[in-house]
Amino acid sequence: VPGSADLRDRLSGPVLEVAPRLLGAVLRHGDVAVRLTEVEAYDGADDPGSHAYRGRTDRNAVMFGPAGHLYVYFTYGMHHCCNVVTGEQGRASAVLLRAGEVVEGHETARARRGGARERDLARGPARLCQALAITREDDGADLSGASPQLVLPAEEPGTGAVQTGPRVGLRGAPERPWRFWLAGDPTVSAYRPARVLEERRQI
DNA sequence: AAACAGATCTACT
DNA sequence: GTAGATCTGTTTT
Repeated sequence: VPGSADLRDRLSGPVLEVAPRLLGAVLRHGDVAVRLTEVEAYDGADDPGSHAYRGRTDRNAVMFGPAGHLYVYFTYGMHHCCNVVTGEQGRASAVLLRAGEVVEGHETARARRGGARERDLARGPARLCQALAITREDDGADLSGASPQLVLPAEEPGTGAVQTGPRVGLRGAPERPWRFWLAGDPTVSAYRPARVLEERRQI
């Protein structure tokens, strides 16, 4: 059984190395466990797309702490999204968990998700949090504990199994291809291309 | 006081 | 598969 130092060490490298390492990892919270199939890397203060870009605030404080903890934020007035803090302390890099496959606790997850189809239970960052019942109360949680718990795969996915592309929904730096997903996995979220910043015709 | 952020759902083609 | 409506905690002015 890996200790907290082991998990922290494996998450302490550059975020672009760590992010694909999370594909295939299992995140468990209570009765529900999800195998991660899609993630996005955010590189701290150097990254205009990161919540840490404009420095530390009450909301993002956890990002500036040690690797291996959960950073949970609230958005759209009703959704939560969760990230795994990576890199060295103070770096504020993190990996957003965008999608996964429920591998334990299907009944509980389906009830929380309003009876959604199997592949949609954790397909999308807010759906993943809803299936796992992760909220701001879990912000800062140590993932080496029993719950929430993150178990990294024994072997990293082969390079052929991982695809990359632009991150979703960013206004700042959409051209960094820092989204990683398992090729062909049905639980990977639908890609939404960036809206063309062209003036729309007035009615 | 006001602006911002952004994922999901529904309804429809 | 696509288009449009939706909301409140957080941050900035």
